[in-house]
Amino acid sequence: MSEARQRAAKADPAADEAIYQSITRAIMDGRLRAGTKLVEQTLAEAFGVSRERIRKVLHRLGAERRIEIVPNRGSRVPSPTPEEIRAVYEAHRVLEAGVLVQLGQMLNDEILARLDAHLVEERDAAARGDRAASVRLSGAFHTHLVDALGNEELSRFLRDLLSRSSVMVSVYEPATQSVCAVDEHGAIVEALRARDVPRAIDLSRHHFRHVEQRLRLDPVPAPPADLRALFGPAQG
Amino acid sequence: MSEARQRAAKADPAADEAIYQSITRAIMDGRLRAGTKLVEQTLAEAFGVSRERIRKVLHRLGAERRIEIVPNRGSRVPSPTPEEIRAVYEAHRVLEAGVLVQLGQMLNDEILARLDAHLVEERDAAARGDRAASVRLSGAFHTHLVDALGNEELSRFLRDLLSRSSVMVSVYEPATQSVCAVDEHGAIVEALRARDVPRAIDLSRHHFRHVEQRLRLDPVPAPPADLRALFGPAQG
DNA sequence: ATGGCAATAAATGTGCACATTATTCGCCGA
DNA sequence: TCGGCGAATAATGTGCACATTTATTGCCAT
Repeated sequence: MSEARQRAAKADPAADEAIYQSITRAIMDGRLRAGTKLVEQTLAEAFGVSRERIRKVLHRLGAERRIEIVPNRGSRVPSPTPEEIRAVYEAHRVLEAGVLVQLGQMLNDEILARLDAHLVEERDAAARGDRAASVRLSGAFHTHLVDALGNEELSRFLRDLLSRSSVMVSVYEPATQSVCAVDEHGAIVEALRARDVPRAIDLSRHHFRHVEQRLRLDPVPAPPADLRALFGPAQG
Repeated sequence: MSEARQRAAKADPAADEAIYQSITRAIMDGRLRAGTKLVEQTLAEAFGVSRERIRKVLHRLGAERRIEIVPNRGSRVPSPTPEEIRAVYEAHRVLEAGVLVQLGQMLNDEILARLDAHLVEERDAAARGDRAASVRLSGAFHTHLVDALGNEELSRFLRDLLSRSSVMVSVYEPATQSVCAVDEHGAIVEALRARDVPRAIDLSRHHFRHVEQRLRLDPVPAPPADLRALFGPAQG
């Protein structure tokens, strides 16, 4: 029962999750631009399910702050202000500083090996000129840092932050998604390997500053999206 | 419109929020013990609203991880494992390390003054022997640290963590809620004042270790709760 | 023209009835 | 007596119809 949703006649236990994932990905990929209104009836028709099901998913997305819901006025993809963007990046920076402190305490060869392996991948993608892979791996570096702690709470928080910042990137940096310089990543790992936590933190700070500086200050207008075309039976 | 919900006949725009707050507080205050089943019909009768309204609130609470929802099997107050508890405390510790790093950068007299004022309050409550105030102020210290950064994302994350740990305290430390030693709080502020961030972080680490060590390792069984008595018309 | 205003359309919110799934209880046989 | 099995009960899940609110359109008077 992989994708046989053709009509989705009655009850599919995992349908909610599929719709949730579908909308989430559309937002994170930038296919759903900031400000896009998410009309329940339209989404229901696009996914071929009842409106109640869509409502439930939208409210979940709202509780997770992935979309904005105004009572009686519907749901939309958030249009973050520059100040909110700054706050998300700052939060990531502050979190990573704490993560580096903790990593300095519990660092071992296995963790270092995994980080090294990631850097190899990242450099390889850059060498190949594979921009898509570079973007993905560049973000994954920070995920790896947090995941190395093995703390579900922290990993989840970072994922939330990243999902928010992805929307922001689509608003303020439409053409080229930001790619962290792999050298900066490597330098952070080297500082960790030397157990020089203050230096690692300092590198991380400058690293984030670079990323932030790359953002434009004026938002780019988003063209209206066709929900049916995005989520219709042909697509996913 | 304070508490005139006597019957709550038709539609109250803020009813959802009131119910949400009511359940949230009951969990955080420990009146709803870990493992308690939250039956929709029962809650609906207790609050005097329809079951749909309760469902919506429960799903919101579930999305925020304040309760556990298993499909087709209902909702309950989480019963965290020792491992999950450890993760929450560790997350708080890691976050606070990052916060201290950032505070070391943006510290000013106003922030220091606010922290000093809080320490005065805290010492005062301890001197009075006001245990309730001590518990509250002791937790508030850490909230103040994060709030000093003025970052909504970080403040929200800490609030989430604290709301989770409150449940844990009720499971693993029933009688005496943990009170941070005010001396330890004061020492952290002093380290900050001296711009000695590594020392502040170290103090924070040991501080959390003390708190964690105070937790019992074996959970305390929770008596079943009467939802109608807790949320009935007489109460809130 | 234009600004306000009313009628219409569209979208969201809600209660209810019924379906589906879990749990409990009682029965029967070994 | 105990273990399994099935009916009865209880709780959750879902679609639908209708209410309420908001947005849009068209009209009229100035």
